[in-house]
Amino acid sequence: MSSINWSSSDLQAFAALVQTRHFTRAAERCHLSQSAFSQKIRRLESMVGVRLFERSTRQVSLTPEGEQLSREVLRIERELQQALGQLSDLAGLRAGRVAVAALPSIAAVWLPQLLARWRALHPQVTLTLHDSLAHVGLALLREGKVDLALTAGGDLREFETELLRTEPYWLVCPGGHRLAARRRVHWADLAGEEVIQLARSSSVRQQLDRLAAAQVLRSSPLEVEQLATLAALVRAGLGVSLVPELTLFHFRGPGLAAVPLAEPELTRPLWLARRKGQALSVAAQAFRGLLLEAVSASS
Amino acid sequence: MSSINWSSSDLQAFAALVQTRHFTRAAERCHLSQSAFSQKIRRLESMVGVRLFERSTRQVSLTPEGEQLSREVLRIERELQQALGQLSDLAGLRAGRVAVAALPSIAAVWLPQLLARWRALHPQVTLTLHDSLAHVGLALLREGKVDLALTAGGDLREFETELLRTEPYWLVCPGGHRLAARRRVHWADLAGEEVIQLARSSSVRQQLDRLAAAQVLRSSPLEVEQLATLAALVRAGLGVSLVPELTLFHFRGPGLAAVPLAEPELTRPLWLARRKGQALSVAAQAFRGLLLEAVSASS
DNA sequence: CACACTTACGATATTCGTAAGGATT
DNA sequence: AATCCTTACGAATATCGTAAGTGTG
Repeated sequence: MSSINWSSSDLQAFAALVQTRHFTRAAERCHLSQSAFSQKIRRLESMVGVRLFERSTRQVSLTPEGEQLSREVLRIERELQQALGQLSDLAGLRAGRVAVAALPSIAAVWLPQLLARWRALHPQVTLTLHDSLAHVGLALLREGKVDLALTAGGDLREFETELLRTEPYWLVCPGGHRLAARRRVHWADLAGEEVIQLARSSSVRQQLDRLAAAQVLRSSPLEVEQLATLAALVRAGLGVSLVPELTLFHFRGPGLAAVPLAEPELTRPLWLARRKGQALSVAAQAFRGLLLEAVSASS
Repeated sequence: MSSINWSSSDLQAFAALVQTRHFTRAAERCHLSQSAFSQKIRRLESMVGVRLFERSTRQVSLTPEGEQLSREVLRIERELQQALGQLSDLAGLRAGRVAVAALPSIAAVWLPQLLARWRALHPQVTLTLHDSLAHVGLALLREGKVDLALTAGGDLREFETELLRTEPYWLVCPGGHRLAARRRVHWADLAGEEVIQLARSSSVRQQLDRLAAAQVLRSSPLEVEQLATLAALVRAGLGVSLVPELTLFHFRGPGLAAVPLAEPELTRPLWLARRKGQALSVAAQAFRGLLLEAVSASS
């Protein structure tokens, strides 16, 4: 089981000599003195235990054993060099892929410009985005289908997390509502208001339900899944709603107003989650860096 | 184009760490101090430009890049080690093949015991024998189908040759012939004898034709190809013949006699021929060694 | 504090280049 | 004589092991 100890430079020297059949020129190609090159070949030969080249003064030729080796080695050396080169590409962000899951609100507000910047910086690294509800995104993360998940609230104990920021909630109401012109509202202001809720599966609803203060609110019998629907209902005067800041873009148009909720206990934490005990790829680290930078710049 | 300079020990260290996920144990497996091993991994990482292992105090795990490399490298390293090992086998005569062409007479007299010895010495090296007439054997050599050719006379200028020995010619005649009991015969003794010749393509005939002295002989109209036929004709009293020593085994039986021809100018040179400018394989060299040994022992 | 990886540093082994040697055309 | 590979030997480099350092459970 005496395994032979060769180095890549040995194999390159061998390959160079196979191609040139000339020690001096092969040595030049390897950036070595002709003498050092000669020694290298000699060492390689003594390692494998057989003469690989026939040196008849004016002619360098392969022995049968040398030919056999050349057939194998040239291919293998190329493969290995390629594998290592590919790795350098990954490390240098000249290749690779990152997959990210993000809540629709985050995907819509933060990611567009982030994706554009990513494209500009690392055009050869594929960035895949899954805009899914919290539980779907976390499932993707759990299965390793994505490197990172951008999510809000929920049970994240099985993951490693970083708090990106917390965002306040806003009251959304019809444009002519009595609170529409206020600069901010408190719980007390909401007494008697009919609040349209999102479906129980949404992260927003789950957080509101946990809040004792929310009990003072009068819940509307309406429950919707899509924020666009919610906006339409509010605009039609069927009630008001409480939504996190990042979703406000749904409530811009005419006939609607949004007022910040001045209650410190109702904020939504936005997390960057990754798998525990699993290092990020270089590309994923780069994405995270860009994300943190963007978040800190926007606050 | 900065190609990375790694060595087999680097790759083995990497493989060991992938398998054990434990520096100390992997170092032992590589017969290295734990410190040297750590440096080795660090060097490898800095060469490819990316962290390959995640060392979290009590846990060694692969980074995504490390995993990618492990998939490729373990396979490639094995292939290369195998190619080099195979070469060692060839060098150590634990594998390989030799092909030899030999004239039928040589094949019949010298080679049987030589083949037996070869089997005993190098059972794992396949030895192929082609017993063919001179021109066929040389064609095989020219095409590289055989490593060596054992032949006699002929035009060998295109090959590299070694003279193994020269063998005398013998007169073969019927048992009751007037020369049958002689200890040796000269050209003069053959005057008036009818000499049965071999076909013009045989190396024996070609040599006899070149010999001026042979002109004194009376040629029989009979021309045969097979020595066995010749023996039968001589036994039947249809003439005598001149044959090289190595073919005498055809003329042993009753009713036949053989007498050495005491003419120094009529001997047959036996050559070992190989291709010019083409080194012999280790196995072929070994065969040549064995052959020379056997030849010098038999003379 | 015991285990496991990293760092420091002197010792050893490899590999390199210059220069001389030898062989062939 | 010119070309080309090998050998000799001191210098530079790389690698190793011992021992001390660091960090975590």
